[in-house]
Amino acid sequence: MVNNMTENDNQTEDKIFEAATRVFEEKGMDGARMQDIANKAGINKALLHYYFRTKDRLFDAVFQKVAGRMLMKFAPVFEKDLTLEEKIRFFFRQHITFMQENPRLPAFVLNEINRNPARIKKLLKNVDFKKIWMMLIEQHKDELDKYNITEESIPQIMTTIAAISVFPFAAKGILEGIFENLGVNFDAYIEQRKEFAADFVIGALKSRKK
Amino acid sequence: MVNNMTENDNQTEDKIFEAATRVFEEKGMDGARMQDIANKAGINKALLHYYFRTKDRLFDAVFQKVAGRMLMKFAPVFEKDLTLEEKIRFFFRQHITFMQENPRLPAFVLNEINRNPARIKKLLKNVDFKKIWMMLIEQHKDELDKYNITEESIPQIMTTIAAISVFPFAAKGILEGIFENLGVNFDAYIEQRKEFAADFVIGALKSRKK
DNA sequence: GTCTATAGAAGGATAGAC
DNA sequence: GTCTATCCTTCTATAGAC
Repeated sequence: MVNNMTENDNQTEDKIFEAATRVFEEKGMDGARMQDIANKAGINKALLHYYFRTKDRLFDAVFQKVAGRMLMKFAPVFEKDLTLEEKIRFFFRQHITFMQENPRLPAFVLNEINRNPARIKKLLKNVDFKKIWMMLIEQHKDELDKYNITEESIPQIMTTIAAISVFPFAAKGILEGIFENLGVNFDAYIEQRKEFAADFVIGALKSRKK
Repeated sequence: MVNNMTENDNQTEDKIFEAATRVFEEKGMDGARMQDIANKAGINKALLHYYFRTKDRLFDAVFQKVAGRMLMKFAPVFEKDLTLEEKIRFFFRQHITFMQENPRLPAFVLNEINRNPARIKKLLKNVDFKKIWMMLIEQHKDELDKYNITEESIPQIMTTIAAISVFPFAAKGILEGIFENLGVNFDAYIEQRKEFAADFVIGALKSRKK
């Protein structure tokens, strides 16, 4: 690297990538049109192929990046030196705030994964879940005991936490339809959820106390 | 109706409909191909158009039916004369069992709704949520008071229940990837979830007790 | 009602000039 | 690197025979 170009210096590639992200998030892999992406990026179709060769490669680049960003949001939870309760509060606040800024992301990622599970495998290949798992158990040994949490129930609890956080965004389309009917405001509901979710989960755990 | 034909007598239409349901569930509206549907139904493309005119109409017919079936699964909960606790247990058992039999349905419905919210509006038009809402509050007045449940928190609780039930199926693709890594079996996890979910929610409610 | 054949449009990808 | 023009495949949809 003798030149002084940084990786972010390729403005056209960035514009394409950003446009592609928006179009793919909205329409999905199958519904997205290269023409749309080109228009949104302010260039022509040929240039898309010059930079990314095929639609599939362009999609893959976008998907790896956004799905990765989303998974990374879970990481701090496992690292920080907090009590279980603090971690739960921290997680909901962080994660829901992130999705407020990227409301289409959850539905997009969930859908494309079901459509093509191979893509997520590529992403998860480098994550050692077993290690994280062991670490968690070790870190919170006493609390797991206090709350009467068996190893078997850990996947249940963790997926429940993820569910409570992600579902409102994944189901945004229906919920907004129903909420309208009930006079409930979606944004206010989400804002309120950061705290409700933590209280709910912590309450459920406390009720297991031996 | 003087003839003795029943509505279900149109075998070809049924075959098409069933094939379409399977292909749309797997590939989504955009990814589905009329040729695939024709092949799976054992007929040719022209006949699809003879029966349903366009791909969009065929999709709409399928979507209205399967999404309707899914929503209907929620209905018994509101009708039955059970305590809140019993309703929660009943719901998780019924709903998760239904999804075990139709594992692709949640992801399919959620995705297509986000892609085209107008479709769900058409479906929800005839459901009076306000009325159901009032009925619920009236039926469980005492319990809401006992568990310290404000009106404001009802949407939070109801979406939380839906989330816990639906999410594992909507996120099946990722979860199976992670579970594999951890030596957890997805089907066993789901079976276990029917009871775990009910205990978890009831526990959370009890912890709110005044 | 069901088929074969084909029209007609759309979309991904490439050639070649600048 | 970027553009215009165009190829080629794929897909929805229809015409018309039986």
